[in-house]
Amino acid sequence: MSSSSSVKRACDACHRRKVKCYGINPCRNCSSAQLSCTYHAIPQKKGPKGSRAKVISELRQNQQSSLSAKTANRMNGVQSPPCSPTLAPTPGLLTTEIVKECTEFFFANMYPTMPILHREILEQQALYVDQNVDTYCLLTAISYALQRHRPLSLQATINLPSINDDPTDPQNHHLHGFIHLVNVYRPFDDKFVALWNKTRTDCSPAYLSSLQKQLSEALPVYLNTTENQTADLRTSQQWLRTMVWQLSIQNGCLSSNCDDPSMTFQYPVDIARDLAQMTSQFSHQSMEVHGVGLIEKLFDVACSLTDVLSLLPAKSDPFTMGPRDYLHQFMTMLSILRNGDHRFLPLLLNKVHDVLPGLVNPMLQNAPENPQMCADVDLFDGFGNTGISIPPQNYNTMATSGPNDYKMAHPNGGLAFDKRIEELSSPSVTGSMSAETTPFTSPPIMNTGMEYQALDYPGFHDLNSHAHGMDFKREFGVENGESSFGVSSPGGMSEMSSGVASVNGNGISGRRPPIRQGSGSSYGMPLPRSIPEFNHGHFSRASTGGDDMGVGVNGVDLSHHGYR
DNA sequence: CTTAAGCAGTAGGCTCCGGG
DNA sequence: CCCGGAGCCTACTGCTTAAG
Repeated sequence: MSSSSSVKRACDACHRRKVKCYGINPCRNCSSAQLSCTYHAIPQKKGPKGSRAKVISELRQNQQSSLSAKTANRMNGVQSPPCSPTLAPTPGLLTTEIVKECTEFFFANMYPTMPILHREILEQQALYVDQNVDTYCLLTAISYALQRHRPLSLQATINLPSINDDPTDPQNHHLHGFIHLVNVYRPFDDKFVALWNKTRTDCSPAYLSSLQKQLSEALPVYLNTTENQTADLRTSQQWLRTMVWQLSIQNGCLSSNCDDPSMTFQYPVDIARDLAQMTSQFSHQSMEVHGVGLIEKLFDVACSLTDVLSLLPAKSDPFTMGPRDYLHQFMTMLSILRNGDHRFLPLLLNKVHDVLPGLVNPMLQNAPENPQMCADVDLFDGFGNTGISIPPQNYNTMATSGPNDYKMAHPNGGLAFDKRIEELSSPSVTGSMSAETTPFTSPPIMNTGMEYQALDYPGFHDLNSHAHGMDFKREFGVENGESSFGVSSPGGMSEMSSGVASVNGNGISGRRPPIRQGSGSSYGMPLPRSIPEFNHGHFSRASTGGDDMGVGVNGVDLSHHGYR
């Protein structure tokens, strides 16, 4: 404590003893202790030495970590222990029971897609967890990943695995699925990432077509894998097909009269149909276990579907499944997966509203603040038709078109929608447009810092009268063991729906940033900040370092280890 | 636009109270 | 007597603003 009588400088002895010095020589303390009163100590230089605000940033970080830990514990109904002020492990924070439960959960659910830990070794080391810092950190990371629904970010330094790598591993049989997953991602090398990030421009239709072919052949029709693995494999495969298709349209490689379905504007519908049919066969749990990575993939596929949806004619037969029904399915999935933690639903709804403004009640813009409002959303007109006759609000923002051009794209206007898309997406056109005005995109629709409360999406009224709040399995036709959708070969390219690629459409609205903005969205949509921007199950387009960018599977970098 | 002065916030050193 | 730590002091830093 400093007082008005404090001396400017304490003598060496008083300074060392931390007692009040009176400043005289010899001072009272030195006199009574019979010490020589000296002032030899060299005062330290005052003021900050390192970078400024180091302490305050540390404090902020510590408080944030503490808050996260408390939140996580509260979620599990566990009383939060006092936060350790040091970096040392807090005794009792990670109990044997928690370690055992996490281990069990990991090997039961996540090991098939993340075979990165050896169970016996892990269990052996877990006994000495307090003596083994590395294992402690690893187990803590697993706990964190499980509690926070985040994939492990451990970087693989292994070669391409094979079934016979370790005959003693009791989990060996799970490698089948993992190798399948590697095969799905194998075609995505540095070249693809460079093209994706636009650090390369030599993108040929033949290359993209070859990629689609490899993708469609990457998985066998019948997978000898667990349901969890199958859900991840099938979803990843369809999502990657969508990514390649997006690259195709970015490079103006699509054509309305191409023999290769993957090079047409209809392809997202095929993908959506296949994925919708596949996901209908998966249990809720088998999809949720993959966390937000799988949700993002569903979201990406649904976004591409939405983009082409505005161009499709109303289905003639209201009693068959169509693109809008697939979209409905994806919305329902986004609304119920992850226990209502559906940040992607409002993004998709906003995109639908933006691309197909006639479909969604304008009040939907307030959806995040008004969760119940989703129950009243009438997306379709009751006959499975979207509001095709209503021009997109921002259509006239496109550089190549005046406001009146819409009439040309309208069915009555007489311009084929494929023709129209080709015109809009051809390099000669897009080259004159800014990245912001590229077709097939969504404009920035919300702030990055936006957080969404739990948002119910009980469904919207449409022709198929999907009941609100329906059970997941019933909703997707699983309960009675059959899908309510058309049959298509899993993972393969399917025939186009009849009549979908005909002349129709109202032009394509929106703008698409060419570079993926560091989020799960392939549309450059700013996602809520709460959605982790790292460790998505796929790569990010935010990076400009395409050449050294690894293509990952659930956060595991495969590109440097022969998975090319 | 550049430069310098002023200002506010920050970090670290200091004294020394008071509990053990 | 030891020493943790409260409170004060001051050098330092980065931002803002005014002057040239």
